[in-house]
Amino acid sequence: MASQFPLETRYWYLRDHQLFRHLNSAELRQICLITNFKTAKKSEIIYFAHDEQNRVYLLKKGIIKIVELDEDGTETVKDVLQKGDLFGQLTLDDTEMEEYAIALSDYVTCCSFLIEDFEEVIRQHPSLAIKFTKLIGMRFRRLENRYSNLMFKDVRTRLLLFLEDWAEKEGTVENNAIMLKNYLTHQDMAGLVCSTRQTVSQLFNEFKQHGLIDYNRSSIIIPDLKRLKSLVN
Amino acid sequence: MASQFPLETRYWYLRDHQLFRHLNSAELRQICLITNFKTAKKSEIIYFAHDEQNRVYLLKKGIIKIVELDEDGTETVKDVLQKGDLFGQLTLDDTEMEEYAIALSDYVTCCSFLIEDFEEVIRQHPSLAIKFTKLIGMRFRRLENRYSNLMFKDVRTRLLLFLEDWAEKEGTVENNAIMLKNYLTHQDMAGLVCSTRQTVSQLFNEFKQHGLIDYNRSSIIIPDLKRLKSLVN
DNA sequence: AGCCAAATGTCAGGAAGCCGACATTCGGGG
DNA sequence: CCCCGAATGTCGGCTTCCTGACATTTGGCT
Repeated sequence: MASQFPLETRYWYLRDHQLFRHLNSAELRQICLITNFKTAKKSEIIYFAHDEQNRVYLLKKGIIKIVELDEDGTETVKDVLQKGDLFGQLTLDDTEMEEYAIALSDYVTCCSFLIEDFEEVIRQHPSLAIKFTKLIGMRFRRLENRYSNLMFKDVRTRLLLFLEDWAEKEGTVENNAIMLKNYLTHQDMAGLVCSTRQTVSQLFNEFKQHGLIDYNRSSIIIPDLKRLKSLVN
Repeated sequence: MASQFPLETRYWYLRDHQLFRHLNSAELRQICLITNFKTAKKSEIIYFAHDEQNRVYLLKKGIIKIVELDEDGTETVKDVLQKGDLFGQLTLDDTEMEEYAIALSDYVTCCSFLIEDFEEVIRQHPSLAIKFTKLIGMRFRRLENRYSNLMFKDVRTRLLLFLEDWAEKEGTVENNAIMLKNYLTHQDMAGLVCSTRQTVSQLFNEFKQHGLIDYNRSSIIIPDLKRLKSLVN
C-alpha cells in the first residue's frame, strides 16, 4: 500500500491538510514517517474499525460513508465525510466501535496514525493540539445539532434540513438551479436522518410533486433553495 | 465573587482536577491568575451562556443541570454534570448557545477561563492539551451513545438505561437496595431521555407496580439492579 | 441484448408515544 | 399551620411514522 506513494507525494498530501499546514518542511517530513497512506476506488471498503481500533484517520481526497454495524447485524449509515474530515478512533482512546467506511467517489485517499504516535506529535506541536481539539469540537457540535433535530423536528423537516445542508456543501449551480450529484440511496439517507427507506421514498415523491426537487438515481435538482428552506418549520 | 476565595483555596481547587494534577506548583499558580471562581447554592443559576459565550467552565464541586432554551422559549434539560465535568464553550470556538446551568446540589463551585487564555495554557502545556482533548472525546462518545439510543430504543428502554446509568454513577447501597437521592423532576428526566413529562410519569408508575423501583419526590430506590438491567432489550 | 440484484414506489394496518385536559398531591414560605 | 404553586397521576384522542408486503424500475455485468 504505502509503497504506492513516493515520499514526495505523501509530503504534499500531509501539507495540504489544515492540521499540518503551518508546520515547516522538516517537521512535516518527520511526521510523514509515521503516517500510513491508503487508497480505494468507489464501493471499496477503506477502513474497518474492528481491525484497527487504534488508529486515527484523515480523509485526504474523495467522499466516504461511515456505516455502523448493530449487534444484530443491521447496518446504518452514520455519516458522510469529505476531504479534511477525521474518522476512526478520533477520541484517542479505546472505545469499541463496529463500523466501516466505503468510498463513495471514484478515488479516495486517506492517511492514518497510530494513536500513540499521534499523541506524540500533538505533544511536540501544541499548536496542532489546538487545531485538533477544535476539529473534534466541530464534530461535537455537528452531532449536537443532529441530536437536537432528532429531538424536536419531524422526519419531513429533518429531510429538508439534510437536503439544504447537502446543497450548500456540494451543490453546483446549473441553469439557475442547484444540482447535486447523488451517491446515496434512500436507505442511506434514511440512516442519516433517522428514518426508514419507505418514508424517505414517500417524502421524496411528495417533494417532487410539489416541485421542490427533481431527482433520479444519479442526481437531485433543487430549483429554488429558498423555497425549500422556507418549508423548514 | 473571586475575592471570596483566598489564593490558597483556588490553588487547591485547581490542583484537584485531573486536567491540572500533573502540573507543578509554579505552573499551577500561574494558571490560578487567569482563573475565575464562582459559587452557587441550590436552585441558583451559576452560568448563563448568552452573557459569556467565550468561557470554558470546569465543575469543581456539586451537581448542576444544563438547560437549553429553544427559539420559542421552551426549556429542555440537556445534561446533568458532576464534579470534573466541562461545560460552556468547550469547543473553544464561537458557537452560539442558548443555555444556562442551575445548581442541583446544596453547594456548587466552578471555575472558568476565557477561551483565549485557555488556549494559551494549552499551548504551553502540551500534556494538558491531550488530556483536554480526551475529555472532549469522552463527551463526544457520550453524546454518540445518546444519539444511538434515541435512534434505536423506545422510551421505556431509554428510561431504564438512564436509571441504570444513574444508579451506577451515584447510587448508594442501603440495606441491600440501591438508593438514589433524586434532584430531578419527571420533566427533567423527560428532557434527558427525549420524551414527555406524562410518559415518564406513566413509566415510573409502571416500574413501581412491577416492583422494579420504589420512589417519591426525593428519592428512588432500586431493589434489584440486575433485574432492571435484564429488561433493557 | 438480456438478466438479475439492488433500488425505488406504493399502500394498508398498527403501535408508540405526544398532546391537551384535568385531578390530585406535595412541600416550602409566609 | 396553612396556602399556593409546582410536581405528579391519569386518561382518551390523535398523529406520525414504522412495519411488512408486494410491484416496478433501474443499471451494471456477462
